[in-house]
Amino acid sequence: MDVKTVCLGMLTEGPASGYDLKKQFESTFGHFFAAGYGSIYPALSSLADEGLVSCEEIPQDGKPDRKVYEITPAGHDYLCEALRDPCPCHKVRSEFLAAMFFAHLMRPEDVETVLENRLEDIARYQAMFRQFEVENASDWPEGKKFVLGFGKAIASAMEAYIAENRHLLVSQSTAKAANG
Amino acid sequence: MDVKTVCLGMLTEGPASGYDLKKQFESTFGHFFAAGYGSIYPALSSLADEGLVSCEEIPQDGKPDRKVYEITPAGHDYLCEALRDPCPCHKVRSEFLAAMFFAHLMRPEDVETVLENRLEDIARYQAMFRQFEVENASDWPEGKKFVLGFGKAIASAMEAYIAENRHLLVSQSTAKAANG
DNA sequence: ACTTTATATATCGAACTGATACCATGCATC
DNA sequence: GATGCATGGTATCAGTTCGATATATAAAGT
Repeated sequence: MDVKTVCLGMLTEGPASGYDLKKQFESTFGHFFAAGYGSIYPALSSLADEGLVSCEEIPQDGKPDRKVYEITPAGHDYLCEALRDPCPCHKVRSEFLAAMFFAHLMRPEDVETVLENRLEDIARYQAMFRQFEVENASDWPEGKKFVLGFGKAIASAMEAYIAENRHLLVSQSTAKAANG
Repeated sequence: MDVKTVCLGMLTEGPASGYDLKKQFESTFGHFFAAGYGSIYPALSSLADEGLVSCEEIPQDGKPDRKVYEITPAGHDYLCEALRDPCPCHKVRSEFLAAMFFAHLMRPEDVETVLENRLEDIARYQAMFRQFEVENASDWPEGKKFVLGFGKAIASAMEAYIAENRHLLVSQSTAKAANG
């Protein structure tokens, strides 16, 4: 399940441009599958080459043509086949946890800053989740609700864990040596 | 905070080979920062070129030389500077959630399989966490304990969420259309 | 007057992933 | 007795992805 496949999945909800998909990668998918233009545009080109999507170029004055992609029947078949992977992975890449692992090499005030910023980041996600709910979540398919709820549950768990255990990282034992 | 920096951090606990570091990336760091040989060996070469680690080649008969790397004072300074990033990121890349997002395009039995496999994966992580604790967790620095506890908390939250909400994904409404 | 935000496409080097190759020993299995 | 797998070890490579940047226009905010 690469960016290509996720783009194809997004196109099952209707035709869209690369720009439109980017907005989805930032909002609904933001908490579990981010992608930038450098992945999206090549993915769409490649999908078009393989006949999995069709492309309509809509001229615009001054701006580059808006390229609207639509999933084809072949694309739909390909997607359903890709979704049959029995073990789709779930990976975390956390520079935050890597830094905390080495907290004893950091200045206590820097550890505090990192924790505060992480809590703020979590709060931003939580605000986004609440926004989704007030907007339109009741119309959503069950899968979308499940994924949103998953994000909320994990965000709350992270928030609670940090609140309850941050004292471990800034105790008297943490490296005065690095605090020169 | 790239693979290079994390390798440098690992070397603060003592000299090690690329092979040794790989084992750490699979065990202690496995749940939040994975890396393969394709990242580790170039990282160590690069660190050696920059004088941040020194390398001792220990000849072995039949096998390639064992290269043991040791952090230098310059490496220690570099690491402490790298750890001062106030906003280290925490990213999730979940093919699992992407698949569940499109659960309505999947066969109900395939959705079940995916959920079961995810629960098994979580159970494996939990077993690993328990193993760390019985082995040596009491000697660990606070940061290491914090990160282990974080992994445990998030694993439990994921497990509980899936157990409580899986019924949403396999209700009568889920795509009979794809169930040809 | 200046900067940011939004619309829209696209590219590029650096980094990373996952698989594979090479080489030896030992252990289990067929 | 042969085949395959695990362990210990280094290393590369094609394919993906990341993050930043470039280009262009216009509305809207400061």
